[in-house]
Amino acid sequence: MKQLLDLLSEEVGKAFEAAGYASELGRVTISNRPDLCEYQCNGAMAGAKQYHKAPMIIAGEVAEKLTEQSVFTKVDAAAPGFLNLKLSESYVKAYLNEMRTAPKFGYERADGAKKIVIDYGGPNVAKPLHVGHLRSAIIGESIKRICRYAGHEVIGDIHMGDWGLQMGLIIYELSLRKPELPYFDEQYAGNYPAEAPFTISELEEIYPTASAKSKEDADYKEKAMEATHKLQSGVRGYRALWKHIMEVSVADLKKNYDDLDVSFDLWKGESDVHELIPVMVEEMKKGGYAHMSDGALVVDVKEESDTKEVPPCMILKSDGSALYNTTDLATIKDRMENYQPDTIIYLADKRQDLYFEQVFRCARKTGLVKPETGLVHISFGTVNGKDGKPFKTRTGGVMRLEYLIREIKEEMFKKIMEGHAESEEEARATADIVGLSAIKYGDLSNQAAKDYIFDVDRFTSFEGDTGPYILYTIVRIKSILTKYAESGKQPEGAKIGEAKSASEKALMLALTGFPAMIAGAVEELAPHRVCAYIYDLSNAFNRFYHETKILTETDAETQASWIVLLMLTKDILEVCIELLGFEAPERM
RNA sequence: GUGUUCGUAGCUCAGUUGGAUAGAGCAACGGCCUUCUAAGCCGUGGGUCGGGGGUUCGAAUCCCUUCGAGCACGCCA
Repeated sequence: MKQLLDLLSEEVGKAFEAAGYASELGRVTISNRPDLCEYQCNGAMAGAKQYHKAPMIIAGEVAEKLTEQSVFTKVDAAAPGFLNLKLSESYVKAYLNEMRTAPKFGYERADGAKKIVIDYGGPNVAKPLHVGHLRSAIIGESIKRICRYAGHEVIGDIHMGDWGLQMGLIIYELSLRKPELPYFDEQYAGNYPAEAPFTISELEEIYPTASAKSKEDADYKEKAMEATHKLQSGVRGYRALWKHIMEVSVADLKKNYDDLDVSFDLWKGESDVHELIPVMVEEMKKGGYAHMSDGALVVDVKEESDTKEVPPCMILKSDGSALYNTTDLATIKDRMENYQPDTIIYLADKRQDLYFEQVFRCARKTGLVKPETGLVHISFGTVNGKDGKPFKTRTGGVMRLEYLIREIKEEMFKKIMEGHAESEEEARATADIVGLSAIKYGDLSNQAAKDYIFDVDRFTSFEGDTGPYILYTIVRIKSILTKYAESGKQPEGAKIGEAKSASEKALMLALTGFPAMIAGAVEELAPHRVCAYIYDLSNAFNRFYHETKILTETDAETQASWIVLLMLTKDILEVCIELLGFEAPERM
């Protein structure tokens, strides 16, 4: 089904044509002066130069043609050449009734279905998740859902950092602490214990300790690098230890991501492409792309049009070992061979802009991907505290994601208990749902590329433009629908009627914007468009709600049409929050 | 130094790709609950869109310049 703005543009375009002008000038947009009109067209001004005519004259001529049909109830030409339009109630009503029964409320994908791999720029194992990991998880999850809604096939890969120096650091530190373990005995030929020799808490303490030591002690760092090398070259005990680290970490990661309602189709990591690296390196050498520079193997990725210095993409360090670039490139090779994606989307913060530019260029230059394969970096800003600096705990440490989420849910629980009397158990469940919406909406309503301030007080206050406000709106609708059903009535066969008030029409017009909004969100991979839309829609609903008493309405037909309107509003809101990655409770 | 992102109300953010009087939320102040959830609704105050120039019928948006902030710039990830 066509988008409303396209239909209106066609109408106005015909009028332009009838008046002797190009129909492209008839593009209609939502009015930025709601006091004057609902929709506007600025084409008369755009065409003034081309036709050497005053814009007001053109607007007047077009307005005259437009009044001859029934789509608009009001067409005004306003100085210096705006066309101000009001849509007829019957047209809006008909459009909404069609939307109501159309698949996806009338949204249709512009081009073909694609296969998309989303790389969540995964967390390093053995390190607790912190606020920094929130964004890639939340934004990635939403983009995944948005793309799936559009009908694309999406494969989400957490893509853990599980093969670099951090593994060597942990192993070496362990060898100092527990040298008696069989993993460090090279003569040991028996089976290794099934149980990991550490807990997740220990692991999370070991890594930062080892990392700090390696920065101060060159000898320590060398030993850690040696351990990394041993692991990568397949030393049996080290591999066994690595497996333990992975098991313990992955279990913990799963728990954390489950709490956020974020899931992955693939739990791959850097280690998975280890075997592919020699092959890839050989191909790059053979193809003449890679050459030695300062002892390292690099691929030049400079381009003529560059205004900046773009350093070469390093494939192997001077000691011959792989690095981040290497595994990322090998992962692209792996994905192209095993999944044949049309597009790979990476979530990583904006500090890595240049890095991805290099990797993408290198992948294209060396033919790892097809020319038409899309490589997209969703570059997001950092999460800051109230002081505008990177988010820290009150004592200045790194805030663990787990604690942060718990804090917000706890705060939410208190608020719910203060409010409506419910059982503690239900309040707990509601707090989890509402708290999650506060966190996710708080993040997604900002433009991804910008930094944002994670303000726990603001997020838990749930007034205004927040997740809880959206949920509250849905809960209000659900409550009415439930009571209506309990009264034994049914809206079967009922249709949305013509708007009887300004607030009802405003709500209806807001609903008509759904297909265009989804198209924009898919095109730009922008969850914040969904947020902006449901905030407007919720406002429109709450105004309508405030002045319309639905359950006490005596005219059954009017009442039924409102119920259907509410059902559509609720359905659309629920689809939207689903796309953002949260859900609404029954009560709150 | 080079590049890059950004600068909008006291605070946090929008701004439909160049349109009319720049919008929300929070905070402040004032109204609205015997009536579908007041986590709501209505209203008031608050702005040289960092500064300066330019492009044009028209600029928060495009160009130049300047000030300020963040970030990145080959062997970390």
